[in-house]
This record gives sequence, C-alpha cells and structure tokens, in this order.
Amino acid sequence: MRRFRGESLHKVDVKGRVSIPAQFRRVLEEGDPDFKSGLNPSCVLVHNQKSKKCLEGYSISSINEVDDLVSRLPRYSRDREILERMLNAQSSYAQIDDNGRLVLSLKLRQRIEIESEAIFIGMGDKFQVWEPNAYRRDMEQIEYEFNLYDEKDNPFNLLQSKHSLDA
Amino acid sequence: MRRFRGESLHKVDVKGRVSIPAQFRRVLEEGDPDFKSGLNPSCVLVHNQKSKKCLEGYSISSINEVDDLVSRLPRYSRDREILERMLNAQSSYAQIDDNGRLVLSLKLRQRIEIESEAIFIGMGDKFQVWEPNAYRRDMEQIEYEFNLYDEKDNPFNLLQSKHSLDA
DNA sequence: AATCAGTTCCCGTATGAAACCTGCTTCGAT
DNA sequence: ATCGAAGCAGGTTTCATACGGGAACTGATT
Repeated sequence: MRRFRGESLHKVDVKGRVSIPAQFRRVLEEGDPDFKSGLNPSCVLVHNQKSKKCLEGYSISSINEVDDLVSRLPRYSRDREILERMLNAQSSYAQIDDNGRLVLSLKLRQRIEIESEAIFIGMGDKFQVWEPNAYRRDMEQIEYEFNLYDEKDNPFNLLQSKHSLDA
Repeated sequence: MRRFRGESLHKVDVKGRVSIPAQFRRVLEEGDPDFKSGLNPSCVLVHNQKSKKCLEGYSISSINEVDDLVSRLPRYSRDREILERMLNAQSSYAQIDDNGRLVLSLKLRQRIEIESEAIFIGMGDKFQVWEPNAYRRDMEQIEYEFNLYDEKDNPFNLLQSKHSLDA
C-alpha cells in the first residue's frame, strides 16, 4: 500500500477549496474500496483536539482500521465514548471534486486558523493539514524535542524488528 | 458500512420537527433492510437514563446488533431485565418524513430540554441528539477527562492492533 | 354531530454547497 | 527551446437541502 509522503503548499480560495497534492490522490484512490477509475475518491477529515492546530486526513481503508479498533472496546464504556467523540464526532467525510480539490468548511478553517494557504504533510497512513506558519513552529518544536534525547534513549531506538528484540 | 460522523446543528420548529443531517440519512438508508429508493428509512430513538441529557439514534441494523447481544443473556435474568428496560422500554421507532425530518414528541423534547435547536452528533454506529449548550458542556467534560490521562494511560493507547499487543 | 388537539402531507422559498467551465502555471519529454 | 499533458486556481451556474406556513386528516371527547 502506497503511503502519504512529503510536504506540499496550496492556495485556499474564498470558498475554502484547496487542491490535494497529486501524489496524495493516488493514495486515497488506492485506499477507497468504492473508488473506480473516472470517479473521485473520498476521505475522512478529523479535527481531534482543540489544542492541536491541524486536521488529519485518512483514506477510507485507513480510517476503517481505526474504527475497527474502537469497535472492539465494550459498547457504552467510557473509553469508547471518549474515542467516538474524538474520532467520529470531531470528523467529517470529504468528497474530492473533479479537479482534485476538497472543501474545508468555514468551521474547519477557523479551527486551524487558515486564511489563504494550507500545507499538506504526509504522515504514512494519514496526512495533516496546517496553516503554514503554525506548521513551521510545530516542526521546530519537534526538532527541539528530538535533540533533547541522548544517544541511548531516542525514538529511533524503538525501531527494532521483532527478531532483534527477541535476541 | 458508512458511519455516523460529525456534528450538525438544526432548528426544531413548534411542531417538534427537525431535519436529520443529510449524511446521516444515507447511513440510515444503508442500515434499513426494508428501505427502498424513493421511500423513507426509519430509525430507533433511545432515551436511556434520565441523567443522560441526550437521545441516541440507531439505524435498524445497528439496533438489531445491540438487541442480539441482549438476547444472548439468559431469559428472565435480572441483567437482561434491566437491559431490556434501558434499551427497549425507553425507546421508540421514528419515521423520517419526505423532507428528511423526524418529529421529536413533546415528551422527548422535555426529556432533553430542547427548545428551538438541536445538535446531532455522529458516534459511529449510532448518533446522539443534544440541546446545543448541554452538548458543549458535555464535550468540555470529555476533553477535561481526556487531558487528565497521562501519556501511558490514554484511551488512544487501547487502539493497538492485536499483533502489536502480542509482541 | 361539533369541537379540538395532535399529526401528517404538501407546498414555497432562501441559502449554501456541489457540479461545471475556463484559463493559467508547472513540469516532463522531445 | 518547444510542445503537450497534467496540476492548479478562479468564477458561474445548478441543484439539494433546510425550514417554515398552511391545508387536510385523524380520532378522542363531549
């Protein structure tokens, strides 16, 4: 399965329409079971927490994986209620139009404080949408945090295959 | 199967009529085995506990799943009696009219203290109906609770595929 | 039979979103 | 450097939906 990769800057017009990076479309098409050549794929936009100033976009197959995990929790449990609120209530389907664009509603634009530009960030099985300056700041924060780790205790060290863990 | 997603605010008129979000109708149609194009799907409204100031709406297939789970409990057991009371007694069928609206009876409106507006909340396989301010308060509570979790003990950590749990 | 409350059906209308169309820019191949 | 295709962006039109008003129907009561 193809993955979302790279960063890409696009204009947002007065109606909130914005082009999805062309490479991302290919990933969305692959991940939409209902997609047929000639039609347009859809995706799901999640705007989790107010504190997080970005949207997260999922392909259909990718959000289904998440939903299936939630469905395994007991119905009516508090954990499940919280997750449904975070993932289902705070989200929406988005149809991609014939020109490869999606519409960010006014509400969504205000949420992430976007005016006339948006930057798309590939994150593997999902992508993020940021206001460009907010993204730059977030990336600086990430780099700062990363540099605080020492050699021994570093996220990269979590990248051990199961094989090498057993050894 | 499509899922209920997003939040949507609608007017409630003096007769108690309120539009169901257009996207929710598609989910109800998919979930109603008796639905045929041109007709209107129905749904089930549950008003569980007095303390919970919202209604929960299910598609037919979705409420069937819940009923099946209840049916697995021993007949005449106390647990089953309680659940039947919660889920069956405190609920009603609701027909959607030609304009995609349903009627909230006066009793239901009083129960959730709705006056002239209602907000619909997608919760995956069901949806909720709240008085808008009550919902805002509930959502603040959810976010507050969510922020109390630390990094290690967080509902999102329950979303691990079986594979990685085994490792 | 007459009244009344509650409900369903059938409209008209306004708003906002989706579809359509059309240029401009970028990029890759020749 | 030139050409063609694809990506991007913008404006206009069309249509679906939300929402309210009013007429017709129900059936319960006196």
